[in-house]
Amino acid sequence: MSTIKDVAERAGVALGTASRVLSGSAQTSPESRARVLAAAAELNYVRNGTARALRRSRTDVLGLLVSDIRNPFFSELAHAAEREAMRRGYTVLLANANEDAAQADEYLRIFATQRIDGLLLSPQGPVSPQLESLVASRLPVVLLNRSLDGLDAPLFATDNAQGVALVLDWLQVRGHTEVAFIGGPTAFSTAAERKAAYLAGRESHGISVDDRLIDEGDFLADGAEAAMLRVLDRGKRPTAVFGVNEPTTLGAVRGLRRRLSVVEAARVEVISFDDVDWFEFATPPISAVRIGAAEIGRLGVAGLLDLIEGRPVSSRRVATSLVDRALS
Amino acid sequence: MSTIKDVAERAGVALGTASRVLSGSAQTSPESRARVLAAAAELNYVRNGTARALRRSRTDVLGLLVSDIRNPFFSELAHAAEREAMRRGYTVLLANANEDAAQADEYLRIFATQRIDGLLLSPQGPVSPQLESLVASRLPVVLLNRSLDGLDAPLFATDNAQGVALVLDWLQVRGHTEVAFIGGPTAFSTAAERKAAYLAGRESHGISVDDRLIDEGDFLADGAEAAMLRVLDRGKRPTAVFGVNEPTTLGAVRGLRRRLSVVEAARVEVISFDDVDWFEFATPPISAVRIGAAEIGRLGVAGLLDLIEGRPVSSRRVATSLVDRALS
DNA sequence: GACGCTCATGGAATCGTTTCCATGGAAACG
DNA sequence: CGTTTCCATGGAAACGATTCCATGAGCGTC
Repeated sequence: MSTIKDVAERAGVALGTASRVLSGSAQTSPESRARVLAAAAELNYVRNGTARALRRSRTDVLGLLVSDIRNPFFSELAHAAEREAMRRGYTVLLANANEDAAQADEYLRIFATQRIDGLLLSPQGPVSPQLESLVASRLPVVLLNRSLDGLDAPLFATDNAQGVALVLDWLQVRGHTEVAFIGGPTAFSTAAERKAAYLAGRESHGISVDDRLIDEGDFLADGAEAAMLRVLDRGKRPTAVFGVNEPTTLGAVRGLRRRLSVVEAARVEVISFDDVDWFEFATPPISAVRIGAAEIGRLGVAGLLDLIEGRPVSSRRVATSLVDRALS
Repeated sequence: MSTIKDVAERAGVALGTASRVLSGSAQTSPESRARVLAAAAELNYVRNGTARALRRSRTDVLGLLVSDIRNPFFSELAHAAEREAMRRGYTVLLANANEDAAQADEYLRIFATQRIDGLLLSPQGPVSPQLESLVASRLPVVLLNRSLDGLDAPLFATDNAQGVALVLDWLQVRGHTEVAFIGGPTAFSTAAERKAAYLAGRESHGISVDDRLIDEGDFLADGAEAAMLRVLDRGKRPTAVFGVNEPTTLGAVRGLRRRLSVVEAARVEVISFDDVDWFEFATPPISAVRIGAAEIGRLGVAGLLDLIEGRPVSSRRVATSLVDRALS
């Protein structure tokens, strides 16, 4: 593989000149410019990113650590973040914590040795020592989706209160009073915020305040199914169910089907925080709050670049919209 | 941020010795070993990966280029590949072509400057110049899922013929003779193989050979919906539909619902190549061939590392299994 | 007791860039 | 015409690791 030295020799200029042409870092005469570019093309020159990063002590790489890449919310977010970063000349190193704090730490270590220029973090749990040392080394960090106690970084997240308000309005319009709420682990700020907003608003929307209708799982299908079963086993027969993210909704529907007859289950309306394609095929179709995962990804990258380049950054909440699939 | 030189000074040894301890590349005395490790811990030393990569001219990074990270098949594959790579001491740089050849090329360029040690490729289209130059530079490459004319690289893919055989058997057992086949672009080897296997086997499985039942889309929901509508508009009333990947199946179901009454549509059985969770909630539930996306990812990484380390590698097909959700 | 061998270590070269500094020539200005 | 200014360029240092080479200590053997 040819180096910049080869290019310079072939072009008949000094090595420094070739570098200046190829990186565009300083003015060069049209003459040497042309010769260097020609030589580079002939030799099929590809810049060595590792050498460049070493010398400049920056890599133009951003680290993105997500909870679970197989969750559509995160894969869409990652996709959007990647595109935005690329548009701005950065590469994204994507890491998948798989909802596991130990694995998250492992990736943070890799990020550190790879010398990323900034970190987009969707946290798994509390601040780890590994994360602390990254922050201590003055690495720019932004948080996605979930906030994190003890870490003062800009947050780009869903407007949970606004989204829950949409759900409450929908429930009220459709005349539901017996509504089951299947939440997530309140250790996560997302779950906590959604639950708080729901509890605060239910009474004013004519919804029963019976807490036997409230339960929570683990943000995954199995835990949510168990929670749904607990609600039903308390003798409650809700006319609607609110699932607090997509896997939770999936689990809740499984729970309904398991305890109730097909006819009974088909009479329960379901609404979800976080929308996916297949909701239209459920019986009855499931309505949902659509989260702007892509926009969170884009805003996160933009915010991180601002941080890197020393501009002021403030947290942003992204508004949601309602996808109403109710039949009548 | 501290360097290996700082560590060496603090430990009172030469820079070379510190390197030998920290990289474990040569024997060192227990004494200096202990002192270096202690110094490294005290200084919070993190190896500079860019310097290391420059000197060793290898990065321990693998490039993974997928068609669409939002497709569950690829996100599961990517996840598994990443885990396997990490287990073997490599990092994965994930790139998302977004079903776009130009973007794929852009990422191949980035891979080249980042000096990846090997490439896992799920191709978008024909061999591009960019890809050609990577191959010419002797970069180890393995193909995932789709083969590629003109590129001689090991392929790790689904056993399409075996999967289609499962579908044919299922259709026969359930007594279907009028079966609509919604395929994909035959420029992709996956689509071509599945179609060929279906056409070859249908007659012996008692399925009508009327080609008005056959159509194809673009592997995405919208194209498949259009294809489904064309079949119906030719006056065919299939009792079963075979969708050749997940988005295709989704589109086909949409097509059915659009042309037929709810009752009629609910009478059509659907079977899909590639399984996802929500199929259990469709009416009637959708059966599917389950592809071992995770295994393809793992095998791909293992094969690529074999290639990198000079061991012989041969292509592998991964067997599928049937998830039968038929009600009766 | 001399010789040879092993083995840990110090010191220096090296990887491929970017960037600093000095230089020389051309242009600009009085 | 002489002096200053500007600008493109050549050459070399620097980034932070790995690795080669030479050296010297320690040890076993004849």
